[in-house]
Amino acid sequence: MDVRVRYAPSPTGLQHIGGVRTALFNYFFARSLGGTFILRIEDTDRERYDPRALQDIYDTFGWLGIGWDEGPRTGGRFGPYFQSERTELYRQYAEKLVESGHGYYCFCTPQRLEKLRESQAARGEGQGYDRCCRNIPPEEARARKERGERCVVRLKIPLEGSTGFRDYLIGVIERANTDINPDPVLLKSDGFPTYHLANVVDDHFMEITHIMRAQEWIPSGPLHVLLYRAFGWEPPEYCHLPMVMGEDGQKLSKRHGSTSLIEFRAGGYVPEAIINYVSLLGWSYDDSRQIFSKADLERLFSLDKLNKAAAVFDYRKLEWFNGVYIRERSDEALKNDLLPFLRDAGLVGNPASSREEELLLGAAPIIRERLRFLTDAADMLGFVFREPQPYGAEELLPKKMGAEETAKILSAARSLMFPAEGKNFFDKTDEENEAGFRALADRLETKLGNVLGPLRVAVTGSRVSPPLFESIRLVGEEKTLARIDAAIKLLV
RNA sequence: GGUCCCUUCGUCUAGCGGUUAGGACAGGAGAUUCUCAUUCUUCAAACACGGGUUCGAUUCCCGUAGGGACUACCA
Repeated sequence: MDVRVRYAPSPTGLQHIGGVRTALFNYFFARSLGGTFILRIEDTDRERYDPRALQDIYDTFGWLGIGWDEGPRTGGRFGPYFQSERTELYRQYAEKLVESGHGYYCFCTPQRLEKLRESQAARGEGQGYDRCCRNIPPEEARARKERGERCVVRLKIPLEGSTGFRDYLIGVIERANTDINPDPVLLKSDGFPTYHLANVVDDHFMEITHIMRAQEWIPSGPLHVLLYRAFGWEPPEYCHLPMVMGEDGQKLSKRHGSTSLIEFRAGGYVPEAIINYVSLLGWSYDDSRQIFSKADLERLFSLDKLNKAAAVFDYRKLEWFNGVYIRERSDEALKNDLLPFLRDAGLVGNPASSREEELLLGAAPIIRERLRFLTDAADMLGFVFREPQPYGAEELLPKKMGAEETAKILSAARSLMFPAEGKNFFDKTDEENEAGFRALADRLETKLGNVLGPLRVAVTGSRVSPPLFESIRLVGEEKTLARIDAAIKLLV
């Protein structure tokens, strides 16, 4: 049987880690088995619908490089893939349930329901609908509905017995029917279906074979099974994925930090790191492997390596993955990744000039292993694209060294780098330059660091910088000279 | 409150009756190095608790405790 799985987000908010993890697992599961991955938009909540959230779904998965075989834009045999375009289907099937006696019209107003909840809470009773309309004779209910009375369709949950289903990970999960939400609404009074109805109907007609979703959905499992049965359909296989938590053990949310993918993107994370890290939340391959490309996961993912327990999202490990994948970038790729961030920082124009691109390409190898985030580059490369940040004279001084002595060192370094005749710094190799500086340090009876330190501050404006010689080449002869002179001037 | 789910280093995890309980991130120490970083070496760090079952339990069963999810005309 052909495996068919889906990711079914509702466009009410930004795509976040939890949702993306679910999407990824479904996607990898399908890919590993040669199955079909479907994207379905569950836009049945008209109150909370947000078109930006829909765009965000496209942006997020576009950025991650995760495509769907069927769904919006790509189409497919089972469309439409927007639930808002399938309302007639849901209405029909809700109606069928009423006809078959599995469902009924409920005329209770939101106000009555609200009052009911209040009194239940006051008495400390369990909450839930009191099934008031369940006993209205069907003919009477139909007549009221036809007279135009506003109503919803509810599912008749059996009053006794229990309903269970088998979860791939957890095993058999069973609930007494009396513990299931008493007669949940299937069709809202606005004619739109609720999640339960739309989900079951679509999964059936889209021929979904496996449902992989977060464990927070476990409680509604029996309800869905009851629905399948009421329709006379066979439920798919279930696999409830472990939850993703914040540091405090609560469901991961905004207050734990960035959770939406758009934030990670803006924060300088690369998609490979997100994919790799998130895939290891509740899944593992063996006892040691950490690094997985998307292609690896498409091949290696399997359900039997899933973990049952919830996983805490660790930003620091993600950070490490981010560094790993940044270091894997070619100069050219890194340059392209960095460009938008440098543009936002105002270091390069929009669009960047070819000179700016050339500089960035040259800078790529010297900052690559220093970046934890793409956003770090702006701070590291400021001195290449503009004058260094102003610094105080004391920044130039090596430990236990005065201004006069430091000025002498800088002057000596200047002479070494730009001799009156012969090859200058830019004509020599790094090895030759280093040898020269070492000899100079010896001559001045000091450490190499005490020569390069002040020079570093002079050229880059900071005691911490990319490798000095390469940095100097990026800055160029004219500016290097000027910056050294400015530093000496600051000292005397 | 009720129902359901979960429980190996701080975190992610390996383990599927007999292991010095392994790896990764983070942390400590050291080496390399022109700063920072990278890299390498190394150290510390866990089977929630109590009962069973068994020759033997981290592993199987049952409790306890702790944590979580759900309990809408939201998904």
